[in-house]
Amino acid sequence: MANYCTNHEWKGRADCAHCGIRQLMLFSGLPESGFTELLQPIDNHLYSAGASLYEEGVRGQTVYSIRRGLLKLLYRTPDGSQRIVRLHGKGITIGLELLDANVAYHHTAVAVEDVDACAIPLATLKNLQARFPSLCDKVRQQLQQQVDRADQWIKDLNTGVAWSRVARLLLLLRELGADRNGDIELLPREDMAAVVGVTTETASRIVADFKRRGLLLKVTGNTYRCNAQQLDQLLTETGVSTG
Amino acid sequence: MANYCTNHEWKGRADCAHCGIRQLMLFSGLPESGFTELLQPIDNHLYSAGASLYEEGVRGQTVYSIRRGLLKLLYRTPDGSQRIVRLHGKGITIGLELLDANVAYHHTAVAVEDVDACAIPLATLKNLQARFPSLCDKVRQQLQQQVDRADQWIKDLNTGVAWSRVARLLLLLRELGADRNGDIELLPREDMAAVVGVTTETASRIVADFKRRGLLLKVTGNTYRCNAQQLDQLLTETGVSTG
DNA sequence: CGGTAAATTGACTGCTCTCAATTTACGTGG
DNA sequence: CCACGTAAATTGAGAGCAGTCAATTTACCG
Repeated sequence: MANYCTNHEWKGRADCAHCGIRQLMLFSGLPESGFTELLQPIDNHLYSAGASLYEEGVRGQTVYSIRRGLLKLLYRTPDGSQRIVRLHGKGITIGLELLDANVAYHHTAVAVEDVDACAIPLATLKNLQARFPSLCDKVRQQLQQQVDRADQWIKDLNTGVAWSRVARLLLLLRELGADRNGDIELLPREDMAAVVGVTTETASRIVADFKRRGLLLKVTGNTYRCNAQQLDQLLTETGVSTG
Repeated sequence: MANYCTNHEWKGRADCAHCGIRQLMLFSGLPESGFTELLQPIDNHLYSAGASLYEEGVRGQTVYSIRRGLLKLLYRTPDGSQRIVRLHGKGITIGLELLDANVAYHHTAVAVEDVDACAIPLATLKNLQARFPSLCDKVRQQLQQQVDRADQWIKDLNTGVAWSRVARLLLLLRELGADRNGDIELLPREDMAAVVGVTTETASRIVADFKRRGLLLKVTGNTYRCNAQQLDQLLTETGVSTG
């Protein structure tokens, strides 16, 4: 099982007005003046891979806006393993379920690579939302996007035979986390398995097979170049059943 | 494959102010005056089982608030079958993805039993939302609920061996559609299969087995009494694997 | 260079799919 | 009300995919 420590580093007070990726973030579109009189400060945190941002069932008071890195939303299963229901990267705000009164986080959020996130106090969000109705629409868009991703997750990563699910996961990783060369960091096999709903061994066999077939080429360390075109072709050619 | 006709009946102008289940609906909490000067009327429709409310990819202008009945949200697969990603009943509003400018419906929505729904023109919703900021929160809650259901769907209905998925589906049907006796209408096996991601034959075998073991008792026609307690017990006793 | 965790692989079992046949349910016309 | 036709559900047999358990190899860290 993975290590669910909560190691993270405080990176300082966030400077939303000058955020480099502001156009992506929850607060895009708000006038800069909105940030001068915040009830509570927004802090910038760095979570190293394996660190958890929050735990399912905890009555938190913070939502997180992801600036960089990839994290997983998961449920713990009775047998101590995990079921991953979402992967999120830059631009996504998680923990919005807290906007419903008196609820706890619905998932556990764990960084799968180093994550840079802004911790927004719930009170601040509510305050800003009351002052700037346009923020309401931003929140709606965030949730809509998360519904969409959940549905795609079901359709693409939880349908069909195992190898096709893994193939689609690789393509998703390319969308979410590809560097400028289009190369991706492979997830630990245990995580891949928890994404697509198979055993770790099965995930490993499929990845190893993709490597042998040249669909995945090692670049350095855990970085691989994946032949997206060929993967796509495999997925469309083969009438992939529900297997 | 199921029959995707669009047979439905116009039930007349909706009377939101006196809606019997208003407290559940999208417009709960709005002052009655809000409904007197609607730009466009809200109509009440009756969709018979098998009728589709809307189709994936269509640029519609209507969201639907479900008053009664059960419907499925699905994707069509390349081979002509369906992958069901959600079941929704009373109190849910679907089609909210249209609130994002210039998008089409994300799924196909098909009634699995007779459905009574209010067709709300997008313009009306936007208009009311501008006038009553509290509606914004209602929309958020709707979307949050749909995220939650999608995540539960992944965890409960798309994880583990086939029989446990079907068992959980039966329990879900009890929550969504049980009559006052706690009895449920079984879905067609093809639909069950499209929910849990197995073949129709496998779904059928499992249901038949549940019947033989007395976990499902025929009441009348397609109405069955399901022994929820025993199903729960089976699910918790057995360390159900990812199989 | 050892030690530990992760990844891979092997052997075997068992579950689910496939393809096909049968049975059952149900609506229609007689 | 019954015979019939069609669709749905069930069942069977066999093949193949994925799970289980265990061993081995590889990667990584100090």
